[in-house]
Amino acid sequence: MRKKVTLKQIARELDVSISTVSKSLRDSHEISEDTRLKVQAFAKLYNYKPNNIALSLKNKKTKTIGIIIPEIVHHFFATVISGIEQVANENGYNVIVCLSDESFDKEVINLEMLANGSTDGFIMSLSKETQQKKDFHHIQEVINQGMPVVLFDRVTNDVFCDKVIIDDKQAAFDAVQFLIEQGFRKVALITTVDYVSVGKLRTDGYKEALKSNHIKIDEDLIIKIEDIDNCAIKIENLIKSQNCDAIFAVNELFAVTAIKKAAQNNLKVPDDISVIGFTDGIISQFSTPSISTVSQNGIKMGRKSAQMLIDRLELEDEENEQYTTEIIETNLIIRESTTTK
Amino acid sequence: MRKKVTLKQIARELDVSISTVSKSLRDSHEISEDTRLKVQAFAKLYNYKPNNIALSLKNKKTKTIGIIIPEIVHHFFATVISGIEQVANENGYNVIVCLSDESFDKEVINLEMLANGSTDGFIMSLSKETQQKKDFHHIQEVINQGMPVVLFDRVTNDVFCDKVIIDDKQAAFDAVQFLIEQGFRKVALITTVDYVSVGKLRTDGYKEALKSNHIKIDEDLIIKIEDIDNCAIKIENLIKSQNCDAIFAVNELFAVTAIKKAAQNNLKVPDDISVIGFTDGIISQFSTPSISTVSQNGIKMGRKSAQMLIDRLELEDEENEQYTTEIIETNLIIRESTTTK
DNA sequence: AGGCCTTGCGAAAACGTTTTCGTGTTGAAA
DNA sequence: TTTCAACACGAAAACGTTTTCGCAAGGCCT
Repeated sequence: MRKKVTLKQIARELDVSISTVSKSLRDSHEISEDTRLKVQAFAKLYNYKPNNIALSLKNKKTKTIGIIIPEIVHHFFATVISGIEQVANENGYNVIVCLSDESFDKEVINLEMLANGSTDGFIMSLSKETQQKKDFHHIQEVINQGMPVVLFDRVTNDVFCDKVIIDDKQAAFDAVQFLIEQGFRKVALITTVDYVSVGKLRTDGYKEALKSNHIKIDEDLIIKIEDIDNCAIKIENLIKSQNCDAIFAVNELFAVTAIKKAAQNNLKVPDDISVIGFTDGIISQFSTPSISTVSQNGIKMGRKSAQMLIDRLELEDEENEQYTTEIIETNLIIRESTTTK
Repeated sequence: MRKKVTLKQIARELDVSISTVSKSLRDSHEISEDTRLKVQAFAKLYNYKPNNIALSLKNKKTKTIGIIIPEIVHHFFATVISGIEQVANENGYNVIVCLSDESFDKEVINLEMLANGSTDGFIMSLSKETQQKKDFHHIQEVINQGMPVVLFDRVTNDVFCDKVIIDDKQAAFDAVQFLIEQGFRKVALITTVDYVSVGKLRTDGYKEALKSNHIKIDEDLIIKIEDIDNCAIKIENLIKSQNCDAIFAVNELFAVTAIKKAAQNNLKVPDDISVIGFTDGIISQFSTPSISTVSQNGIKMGRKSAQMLIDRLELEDEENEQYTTEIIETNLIIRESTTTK
């Protein structure tokens, strides 16, 4: 077992000082070519690599980004991580991932854990519980300590920092508008409870679209899912009511469940009922019929978030208090689950 | 902006030494109750938390696990990470995630990057390119440096370390055996090229099952996909040949594509053709028809990997050179894509 | 020969901890 | 009064770097 070699060991072996070794390896002109080459050769031989921890301590920079998200077994979040990782890598940063499991407490613990020197900044998406409690002191705290934070997707107005979002309301509006333009008048909505910020916004977009087309909002056509496990029942009831000719679902799961329940109740999608979902993930792409959906580009969202964070990290001192909110464009992908005129 | 407070600052404020502060906070009996309480109160007031980097440097432990996997936008890998994260968290470890993008070079770079003090050990799954090149010196290198490594799923016999796998061959055998028991004689196989270890093993299991049932292996019924992007064409050709009555696919994507192509060619699944996939992910669960599949429990795999790594880390010195390979059981989940007698 | 500049290197501080080992003071025992 | 233990605390080393500064030796110029 060949343990990693340190400057000190090299110095001792070559009978020079630690400073000389360090300088030699960094090609300092202070050191004679003789010594320099000798040290470099020795270092190469023993495969010397500087210890990151020591560097971090010295430089007060870890070159590490903390990511705190509700879950990772989720196509959208996985793509965002992927995007973050790309940009991080391009800029010599590593990413350390923590999952809040939608729990406020875990979010706090993770944040405090990583805030004690482990990372230079954070990219986060709020847990459901945090959004419900509307308690963001932990985030404000790390910001006050001078650590940049970028919030994405599930954000809040109550904390001042950079943000990356999609225009959920507009995207929902566009989707519903599309359905209406295809001639549907009884468009149902399958959404989440209101405290989930994106769910609320998409609900707003849905309502707006109806309004702007002078269609009365029928609360019976709006079902709000609290617990994902029993969504099937509620959705089936909607389908059975035979009260709608189109459905807008605020996520993939709701959309595919609607399609499934429709099939089980002898309604064909899209012939009998059109469906548009949200998030262009695996399900939408591979379901039969494939699902028309609002595509949020997770990769792009992740890349943008990482870029914003790194920009702020490298800016360093300027103390630019000008926080920006970046909006990633969405687009409506029309597939087989919708009929068109 | 209230920067994080250090021992030194507290010491200066209270006009005591750094040692006294440190000892007070760790409840040392060396310190009088007076001083101890005073220091603790002050520390609490200023929300003192020890700096992780400094601790890591001192203790030569980072309490961080490095995960290097081919990609993250992949249900199976995401679940494994989730499992790792659970156990890591329970034991006070963080996880730092790097993606190799199936590239040998990125795998090497990431590994070397993290090996310089950033992590205490690694959990990895090999990139395709690494498996193809059969070059594992980078992994052996970090092991030689004394860092434990756990390989999962895509492993190799060429490096000695702990491993966590499923019995791919047996699982494939079982799946094909099941199809044969349902009366199918022309069972096709959609697999990967041989250098992907799990693909090869599953192919072996398929062949073995045929053999043990005295069914001749028809190479025309075995298609090997190299590039995922053009898998559709090859699969469609298989379907069109009308030469098979059942298909065993070594992953979800192949399975769902087969079903899709079957539908496009007016073959009903499962009435005209039965399909079994591999990996119980989103696709299998939500596709219509839902797909019978071999379920690999990613969470369990991740948990086991993390547990093995942490056990070795905490064991510390014993230098237990007894490496073990843990096998996670799979099970066949029968859904709508297969007919049963 | 004296002064000065360049060259080449080492000592030491700094980053923030923990811990070992002194050391001075106090009180009690002899 | 002397001796010794207990008590309370501080100094310093250590982890592995980088970097500033100081210093000695040698060469050059006057």
